[in-house]
Amino acid sequence: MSSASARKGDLLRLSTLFVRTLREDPADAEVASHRLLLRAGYIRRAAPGIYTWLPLGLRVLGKVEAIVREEMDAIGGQEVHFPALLPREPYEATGRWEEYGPNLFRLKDRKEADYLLAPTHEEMFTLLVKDLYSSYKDLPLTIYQIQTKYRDEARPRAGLIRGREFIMKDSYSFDHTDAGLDEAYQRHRDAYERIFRRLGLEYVIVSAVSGAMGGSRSEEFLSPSPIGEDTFVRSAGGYAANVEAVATPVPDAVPFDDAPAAHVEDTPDTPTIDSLVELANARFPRPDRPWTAADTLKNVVLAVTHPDGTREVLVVGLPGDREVDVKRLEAALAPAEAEPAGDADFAAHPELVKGYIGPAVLGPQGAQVTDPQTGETRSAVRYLLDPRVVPGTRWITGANVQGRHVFDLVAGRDFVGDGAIEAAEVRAGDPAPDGSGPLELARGIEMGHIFQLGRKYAQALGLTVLDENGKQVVVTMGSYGIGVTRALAALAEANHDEKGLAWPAHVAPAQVHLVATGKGAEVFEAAESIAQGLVARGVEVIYDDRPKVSPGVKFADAELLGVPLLVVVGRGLAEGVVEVRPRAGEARQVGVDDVVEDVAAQVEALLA
RNA sequence: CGGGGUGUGGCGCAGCUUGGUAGCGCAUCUGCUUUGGGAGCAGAGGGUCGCAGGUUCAAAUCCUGUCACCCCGACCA
Repeated sequence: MSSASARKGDLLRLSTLFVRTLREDPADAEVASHRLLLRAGYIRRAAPGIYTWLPLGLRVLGKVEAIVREEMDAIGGQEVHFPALLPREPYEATGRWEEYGPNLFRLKDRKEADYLLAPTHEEMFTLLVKDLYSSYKDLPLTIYQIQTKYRDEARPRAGLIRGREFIMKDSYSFDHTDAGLDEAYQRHRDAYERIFRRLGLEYVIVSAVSGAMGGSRSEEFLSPSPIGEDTFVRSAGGYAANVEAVATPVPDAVPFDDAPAAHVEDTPDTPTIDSLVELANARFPRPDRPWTAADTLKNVVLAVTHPDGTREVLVVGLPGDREVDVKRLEAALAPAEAEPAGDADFAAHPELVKGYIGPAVLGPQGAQVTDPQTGETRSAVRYLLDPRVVPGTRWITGANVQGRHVFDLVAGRDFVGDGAIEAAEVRAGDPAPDGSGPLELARGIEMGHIFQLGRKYAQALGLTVLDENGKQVVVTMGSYGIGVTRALAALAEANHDEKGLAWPAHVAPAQVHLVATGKGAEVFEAAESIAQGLVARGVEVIYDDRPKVSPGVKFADAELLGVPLLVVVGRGLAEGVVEVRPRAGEARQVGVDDVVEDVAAQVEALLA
């Protein structure tokens, strides 16, 4: 989709522009961008998560796309365009016809052949390069497209923030060396920074988890916003990361030579951490300070499904004051999927006493089994520990008997795990992994994602080139996306007030909103000549030339549409002045003969 | 998939409990007046009350089923 509809010197007359503003908020729009884009007549809903673009919206979209296009071209990207409607075969080859699941829009042609509406185009890019190139001399290569993508999201939300149809810029780099991939990645990273700066969007770059994709490096560009769907953390010292990617700093081991021996105590009716802490303080108080949830070791039983379909029960041990963060857990276990263990899982492991599970039956302490395939011995119930559970830390934890817990159980002395896992929630105030201070939690809208794909797709689809030695090598790829429609929504989120939108000049549908108000032909004649003067200087103008609309309506519409400069021709005309004011600023009186020059200069400054 | 909510003109809503002429505001159209902050008066057009079945003399309203949409959560290269 290409929507470069805005041209320098366009004049949009509100009397004929295809737009209708709404006085009231649409009932089903919650977030500001959705509400205001609908009210101001930029978009209309066509189906859940699918929107029609009206002229004003298309102009903004075209400007966002133009900036993206310029910066992609500047790093040597070459634009191509794939169909959105694709046959099944390429996705079959990489397994994604199945793997993508219900989020894939599938359809059949008249011959009952399977097609899909592309959610992303890795396969097509890879195959196209395979089709045309076969030598390392052809590389490096970066190609990109700006395309409509389709994902049958379980729950579209917040208008353009998460749609089922959306526009994405996706680019791919192709190299035959890892160093080349690193370079391409860095060029994209730099280009993305320029793009978001030019868009006037605040952004943070967070390291992300590449997960099942198997890439080595991956970062997201987030626009901080309370309505964002991604939680990220940042420190005053400049660390930023997606919560999934936060590594817990490992505390130093604690000496435990003088630690008391572990002892089992009766703790009836304490299946939860809270009830255990309460009872411990009542029955087994310690002299220096009360017990807290952080003194307990919570053992969470999970059922993990591996990609080959096998199901494994495993236990994660973490400080009792922390919850398991499902997203972090799944990122840590990927590509396996985890869910809380069910009754059947407990039935299969009678040694796990719900509410009183302890290390004695877990991991290396518990039963061992021999893997029939590899012949290796491993724990029957794998036991993965939070990184904070370092040798020497002392815990109250389950004694594997109903109504009993063990106290002073020392990690490294009394038990060990099968490894560490990042599954505990990250909390505000936790230390940053790079030592740059405490973390704060924030929300953001994911606008861009860059990552080093590596050789997965090239391998699966047979994209190889001959290298300097005449040997076939698999090409290594990077994949880089920007959600264009989502960036537009993020812009609306970041640039509005209670009255309406307030676009940065570079993406506004026009630079000037000219209002003629008052009776008599003079104001309209004067406004018309100002409009023509501005247009002649290349300024894009929305001209409210509606003859029988009251001033209040015109001002309200101007504020709703959100163009940077408002010019009012009205009662001042008798004294030879018109009013010029920024979308959210003070009005200035300017002589009617000087106004074109004055405003054109301001516009030039805004676009500089 | 779980929880909550809503379906009545283009938009926002009332009416439903207690069955009886389908209403209000905005928007639209006509005329006159009005023109610096969402104008006034007079008139007009526009609705299968989500859908299907049932109860009833009579259903927007009661019953059953079903569909859709919205919000929260789960999910989301």
